[in-house]
Amino acid sequence: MKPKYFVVSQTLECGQCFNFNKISDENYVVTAYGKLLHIYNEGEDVVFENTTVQDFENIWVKYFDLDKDYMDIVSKLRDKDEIIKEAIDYASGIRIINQEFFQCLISFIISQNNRIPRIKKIVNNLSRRYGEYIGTIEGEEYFSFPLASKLYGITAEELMESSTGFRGKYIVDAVNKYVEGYFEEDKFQQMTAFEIREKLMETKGIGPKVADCVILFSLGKRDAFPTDVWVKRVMSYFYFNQQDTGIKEIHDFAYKTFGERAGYAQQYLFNYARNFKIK
DNA sequence: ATCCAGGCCCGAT
DNA sequence: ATCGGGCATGGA
Repeated sequence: MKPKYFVVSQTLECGQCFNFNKISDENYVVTAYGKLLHIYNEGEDVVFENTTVQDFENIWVKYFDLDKDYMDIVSKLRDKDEIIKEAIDYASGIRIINQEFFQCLISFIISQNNRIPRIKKIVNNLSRRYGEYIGTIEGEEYFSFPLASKLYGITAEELMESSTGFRGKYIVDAVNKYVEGYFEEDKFQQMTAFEIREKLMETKGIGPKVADCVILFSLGKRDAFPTDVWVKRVMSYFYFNQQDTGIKEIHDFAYKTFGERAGYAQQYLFNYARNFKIK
């Protein structure tokens, strides 16, 4: 396929997901929904290999947000101001990935006070230990992210053998709540981002930022605006005259300025800030 | 070696 | 309600 506004590397490497492996430039292996995908560029085409037409239509179109009109999203955001315009133009091939709720929940619990390569490492450790083998591509074995039922009953001490660190106990709480039906996923679509946030934050180890990531990256609510250190920096720097600004003020500004597209804006800004190491 | 990472918990004000 | 120390781990 030949989609606009889709660069594989930008979409995968912008810090929103951790279950992929880079083979070479614009050549990646992705695992999601228990499936394996080899995805790479060939000229202007994006090739989906190692998959079926059914999986492409049922899984990957939704996963890579290919049913959304990014031409429209990008043009409306670019018109807001020069800052978001520059952030978008820096990496306009980013798309928001629609991840599985459980995997996203655990991944972003792991993300706290951590670095992206290590988050990937820990997600991979858990998959190798508790997930299923789903195939080999170019000599590398791949494993699906573990089912919640597979993690149920695993102690924090054992999870720490996969380098989760102090987050082991948080994962235990999240797994227990998930398996026991506490989250009621089927009700999320009728709830606002704010309501879901309150619900998610009742789990130990899930605060506002982790909750917003789960809401944006797995529940399709594009008005969520996860504000980590980088987003705080880039917003303070460009929109608040380089003055260190509180999360609440940044949130209010973001919702007012970017509205229903705040989540997309956040991802362009995060990527921009991180790549330019804005202090 | 010391610092810090897509934060959050918890106890002290 | 807000603030600061502590937290597992490992790479710079």
